[in-house]
Amino acid sequence: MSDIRTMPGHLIRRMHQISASVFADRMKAAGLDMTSPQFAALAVLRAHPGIDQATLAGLIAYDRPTIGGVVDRLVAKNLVERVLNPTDRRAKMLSLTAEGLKVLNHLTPIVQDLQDALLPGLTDQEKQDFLRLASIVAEAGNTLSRAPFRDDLPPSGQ
Amino acid sequence: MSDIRTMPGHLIRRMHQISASVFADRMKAAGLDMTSPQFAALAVLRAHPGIDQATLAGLIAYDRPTIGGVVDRLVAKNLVERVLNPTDRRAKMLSLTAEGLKVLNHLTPIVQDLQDALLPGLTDQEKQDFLRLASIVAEAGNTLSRAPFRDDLPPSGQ
DNA sequence: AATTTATCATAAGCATACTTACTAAGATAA
DNA sequence: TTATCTTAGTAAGTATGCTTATGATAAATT
Repeated sequence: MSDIRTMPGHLIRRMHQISASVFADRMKAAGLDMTSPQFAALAVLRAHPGIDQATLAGLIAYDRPTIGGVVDRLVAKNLVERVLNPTDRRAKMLSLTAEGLKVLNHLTPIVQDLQDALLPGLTDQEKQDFLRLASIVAEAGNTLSRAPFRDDLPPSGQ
Repeated sequence: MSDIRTMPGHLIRRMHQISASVFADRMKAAGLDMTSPQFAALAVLRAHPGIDQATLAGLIAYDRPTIGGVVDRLVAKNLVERVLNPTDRRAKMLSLTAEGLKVLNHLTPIVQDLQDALLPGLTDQEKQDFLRLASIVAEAGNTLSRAPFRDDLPPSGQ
């Protein structure tokens, strides 16, 4: 009854370990130095260039200190540019560099491909079912998490 | 199509964030200083007293450096005892202290209770379905993860 | 018996994730 | 306009998780 292995928290952690591992393997196989949080940040910045860090954090459900570190590393790899917003001097506007866009374009089909490997053992129908249930949990639990998803984009955000 | 929010990896990470957050909230509400990895370690040590760190790591699917840190913190809180194995002087035998057992006994019903809150928004039937699918993924993906589950207990392990 | 191989724990370093707290700056209200 | 409140980013500290490497020891092989 108190078997850890049947508990939702443990199973979720295991799935998280597995998907992170599969992602890392595929990136390594492709010769790329990229984590899934970094990929998520790049993808969101392509769709919403110019947003600040807090908005980016909300769009991928990270807290601000964490996204700060992710952006630091992307800037260090010259994939993202971070410039002060002249209108609001607290904020820093983020955008992809030319190289960031190139890397993201190269990355996108690879990440697309590996999605299927993140849910091993399931049939296509079961994968669909899983994604439906997971979406419900993610939405219903959104405000329970420390870093809820938020999409309050500025007026310019598409 | 490249929307992060529909991707399995992102949804799994969100569920992990949510379950960790719910766990932390419940622990805080109970006035306890306890994380879910620490609870998992305590629970396994109750069932398998005397195992070494590598075996504990296998039973809850952590790598050895990570479990080392978790055990460090449990030892610092005087919940776990770590003594050199005289038969194999590389290994350190782990067991609960009296206080560790007391804390675990206090903890167990609380953790039992919060399980239901880890999958918000799902009906009971959907929770069952989710757990079935998650178990398949965890098992099928076991060897894909960096720290697979392993239950090769020593001969004395129950 | 001597050598090789494997295993246990740990060290060092990196990348998420979190907490709390702080500064700077914008927004609001008195 | 001044005081208050809020927000953006970051610093500092903690806890998971991982990689690679190392010393100590045990097991397996020659």
